[in-house]
Amino acid sequence: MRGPAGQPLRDHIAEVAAALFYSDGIHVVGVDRVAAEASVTKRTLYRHFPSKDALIAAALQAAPPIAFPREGSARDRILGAFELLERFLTGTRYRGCPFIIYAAELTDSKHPARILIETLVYKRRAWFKTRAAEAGAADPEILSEQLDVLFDGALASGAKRGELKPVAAALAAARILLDGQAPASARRNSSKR
Amino acid sequence: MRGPAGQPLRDHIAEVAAALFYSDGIHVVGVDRVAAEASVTKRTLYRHFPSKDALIAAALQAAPPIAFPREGSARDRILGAFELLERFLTGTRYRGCPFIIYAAELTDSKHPARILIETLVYKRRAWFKTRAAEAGAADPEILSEQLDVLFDGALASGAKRGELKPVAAALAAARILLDGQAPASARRNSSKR
DNA sequence: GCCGTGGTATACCGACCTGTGTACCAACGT
DNA sequence: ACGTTGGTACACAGGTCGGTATACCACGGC
Repeated sequence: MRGPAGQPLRDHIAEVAAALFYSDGIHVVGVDRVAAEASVTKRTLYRHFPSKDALIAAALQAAPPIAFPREGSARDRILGAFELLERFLTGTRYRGCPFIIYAAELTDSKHPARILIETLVYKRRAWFKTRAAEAGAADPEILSEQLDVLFDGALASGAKRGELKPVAAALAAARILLDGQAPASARRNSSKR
Repeated sequence: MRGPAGQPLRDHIAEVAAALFYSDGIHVVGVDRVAAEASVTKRTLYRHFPSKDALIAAALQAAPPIAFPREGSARDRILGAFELLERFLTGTRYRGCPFIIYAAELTDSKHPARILIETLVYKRRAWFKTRAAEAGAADPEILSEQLDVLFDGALASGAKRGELKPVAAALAAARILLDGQAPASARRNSSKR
């Protein structure tokens, strides 16, 4: 009842499913393959998850989340999010934002995984908004919306191109937008420019 | 041998397939359904397309392309692209950029439709780069990359949220980035701000 | 000791998938 | 007048899908 890493079997299956769904697509990967790759019988898989849809939702939550900076000034944290994104993308064979990929394949808006995506995406935008306010932005609502779009763009571009140039461009653009709304006087460490 | 609108039957089938693939997903829509929706037998569908993969590639080309402004100053054309995008999204039940959706479902990088996507995406970036140079940008390469990321982000956000706010945010951000690189002296019609 | 829990192995079900085979038919060019 | 082209109608092959049934087994707590 334990996986290879000692974690509960349920989590092990979900992680294997997440890796397969992400790399090969949700519809292409069958439950048989997930079970085989997890060294588990299909019967036991269905003992932990009532259906494939439930497995999909669990896999979405088991995906390695993109880290967000927890320390430093608000400005540093915002820009640091883009830098961490870049580092995250170099580590994985990137195919694009998991949220976007899952959303693209799950057409039914009532699918449990879809609802999950919406809450997660909302959280990210709220994070940007709070940081924008802390950085002293003139209009945190607008700025956070812009940063979020940039972030989405950087994630989406990776789905179609293998390069990291879009991420670097997003970081540069984020810095410009941030500087435009949060003047240097409101910042503590105005090191460059 | 003609479709309802008088166009060749092959194009009619491709358009129907494009609509179905886009709204419901490539893998969940079978050729039977495409044939039925196009009021055509499966047999004749396979007379025009050697396989479903070929149909997918044809459907991708048959999708209604996002219009790009053909007239006006370079600056107006760039910003106009975002405005046209907004208008385009209001007209359709938007589910996200077709390129992203198709790319998400087609895992095999050698799929004919995937190769098609890469060339089309490259064209869009080149368009931005040419316009950026015309607008007198200090570094058209970087600016076009930033604009392209913004565009991608605006398209991707629609895949997860139903609103148009991200598009408006992208437009505003594009204006800021553009003004930062192309000073007012290089522009002819500096109407506002 | 013994039984329930949670695993294995394997076979199976019905539905649906892409793709083909066969037979017939209507229009059109020559 | 006739044959080719391109359509219809329908059946079916071969495979895979999600999900279930059956039978067996290892272990741990009471």
